[in-house]
Amino acid sequence: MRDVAERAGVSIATVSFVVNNTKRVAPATRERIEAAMAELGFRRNVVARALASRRTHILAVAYPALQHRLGSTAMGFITSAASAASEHDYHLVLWPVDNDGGELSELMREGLVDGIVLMEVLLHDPRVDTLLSARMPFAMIGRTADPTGLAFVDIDFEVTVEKGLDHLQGLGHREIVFVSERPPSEAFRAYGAKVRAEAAFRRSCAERGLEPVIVECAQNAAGGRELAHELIEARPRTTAIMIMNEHAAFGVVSGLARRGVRVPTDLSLLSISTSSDMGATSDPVLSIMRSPGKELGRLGVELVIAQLEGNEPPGSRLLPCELEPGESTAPAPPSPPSPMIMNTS
Amino acid sequence: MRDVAERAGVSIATVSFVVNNTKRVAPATRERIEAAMAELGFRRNVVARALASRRTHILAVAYPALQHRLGSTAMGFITSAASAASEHDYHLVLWPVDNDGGELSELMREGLVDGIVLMEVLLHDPRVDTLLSARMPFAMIGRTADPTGLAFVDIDFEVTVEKGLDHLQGLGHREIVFVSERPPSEAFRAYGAKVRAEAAFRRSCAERGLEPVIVECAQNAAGGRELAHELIEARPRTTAIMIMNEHAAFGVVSGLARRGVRVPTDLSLLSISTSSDMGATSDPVLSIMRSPGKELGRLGVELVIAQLEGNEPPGSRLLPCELEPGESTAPAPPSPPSPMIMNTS
DNA sequence: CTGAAAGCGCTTACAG
DNA sequence: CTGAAAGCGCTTACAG
Repeated sequence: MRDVAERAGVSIATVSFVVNNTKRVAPATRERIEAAMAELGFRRNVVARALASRRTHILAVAYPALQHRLGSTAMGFITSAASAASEHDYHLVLWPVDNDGGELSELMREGLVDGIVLMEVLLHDPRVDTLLSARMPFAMIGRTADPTGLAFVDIDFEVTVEKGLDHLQGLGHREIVFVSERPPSEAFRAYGAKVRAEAAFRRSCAERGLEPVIVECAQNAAGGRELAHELIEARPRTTAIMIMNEHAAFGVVSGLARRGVRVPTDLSLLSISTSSDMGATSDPVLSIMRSPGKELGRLGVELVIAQLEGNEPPGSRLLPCELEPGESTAPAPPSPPSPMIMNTS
Repeated sequence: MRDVAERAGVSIATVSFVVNNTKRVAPATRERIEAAMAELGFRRNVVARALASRRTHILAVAYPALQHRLGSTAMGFITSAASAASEHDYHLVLWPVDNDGGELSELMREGLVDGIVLMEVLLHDPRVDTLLSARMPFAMIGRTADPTGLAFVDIDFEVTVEKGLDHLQGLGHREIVFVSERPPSEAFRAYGAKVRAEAAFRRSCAERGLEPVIVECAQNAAGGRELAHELIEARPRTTAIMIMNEHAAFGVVSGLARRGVRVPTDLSLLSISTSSDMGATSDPVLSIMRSPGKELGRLGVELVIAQLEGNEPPGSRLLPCELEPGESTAPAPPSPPSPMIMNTS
């Protein structure tokens, strides 16, 4: 910067003003400085800027990588967050950080980051307390039990489940089972997404006069296969499954196939809160409720940046998943005459 | 740090020496300083350290996110790289960076990172030239056409393909097709992994007296399905497939199933350079050659750090994928009497 | 509209 | 074994 100043015949302060566009500078001066910068290939040192301005322009995504694997949905989130950050002149760091808040607290005090995006938020998340008491700006992807006053973006599970049920009911399904994920650890039993989706399913079924059947299975193909077999035994009249368990969906399809139950002819499958990628990897291509991962990533970053720059914050938001019909949902098969139907006819 | 120095009754220089363990300090003094640090909850400011020491202790993973999607294999790589970095007191930044080197060059001159890990390396990768001419320490995951003198870790495709063919031939297969990935763009035609795996297959088949059939398909289930159908028409005597195309493997299985070809009874499928995760998501669970993603991530980071700390570098390495038998490979079905067999019997 | 100067919180020769 | 001091490359009141 000193070189640039010398070459342009000004002080380094003035150079700083044009680099940051932070003060009026005479057009002629500005031009000379810009020319000098171009000739020297100047780029301001972000470390020095960080120390002087007390802003590193680095944001961290805290992800409990050890406790929760990073699926393709979460991945889409992170890359979109990184682009959003970069558009606003911020960098994004990935922090594989423990769930308990202790590690997070140490990292924060190093002064490397200006703000934090929290993923995989639990209903009572110790990391939130850590961040609050350190007065570290942050945004959650997901939300705690009571997120009042906190910045967050999350999936609108109420609307998502509602739309999903509309789709299935519109196809004539009435025996619908919700497949949730078996928590990989005790902590994840209170994982916000899981709890909220199940609650939404329960409520929406009640309103529709449907029986709210909810089952869990492990987060892999074997778990899905097992579940499929159990379901055929225990609830043979089921005609549709709504599943929120990306990694088990394949297993469900193939488990059904092994027992001669065809998707979607005999049974429809709707995978919610997932990525197109994941749906397209299946055969038949899954009908999905697409998780707004890209939007969540962008908004999460923008919520943090707004706090940092003192702009009016965009406000916390809930985004629904959008229906992306695939090949795994179809009209319900004609139901065999049930006792009830015979009574009323 | 000034507070710590005051409380311990020493100069900030001495505090710095114990924080960094960089100079002999009298045990008594050290103890007093450590006590003061604990009481004050001191953590050194990494930004100030970076500016003073001219080392940020930040490493970047440059990933062409726009051109190549981040699958579960690449993800495992990044999380393991992040842990390795963190063990060595480094941070890891994810840089979704363009393939052409221009963006990389700008980011480097900001002075944020000490070193770079390059992923998805092309045979003639412009980013390598950028890094070399900037004298930026880096390591490649993968390698250019001639990686002499460069730091890299890569999969040993020769050994991997060899082992894979051993497995299949050991099961009696002789009509083996290699399924490669259709490059998403022209640049990726010279993607190191693809080119090397195909070459290894060709060479190894020649040695074994097998016909080296190589086909390509798009990187998704639809591509795999399509390919399965074509294969049944064009090469009905195929009894085994070796595939290096994670996202298409499912499609191949289901495409075969639709035509009544069962895996592995009628046809074996071995997916190479992939993750257990990916294999387990399929049904049948795929037999795979597991990509050493975790080891590559760790080694890549350590190669960069060794350069930075001036240690004897670990040396570039090639790691083979390991066979992880699943349910998708089985003995070759008894071949129908072919003209050749009849002649020789 | 521009500049001189203090300061961000450390590290690191250098001196003692 | 310890300390005083310069300096890392910027930003930012403050003065003019």
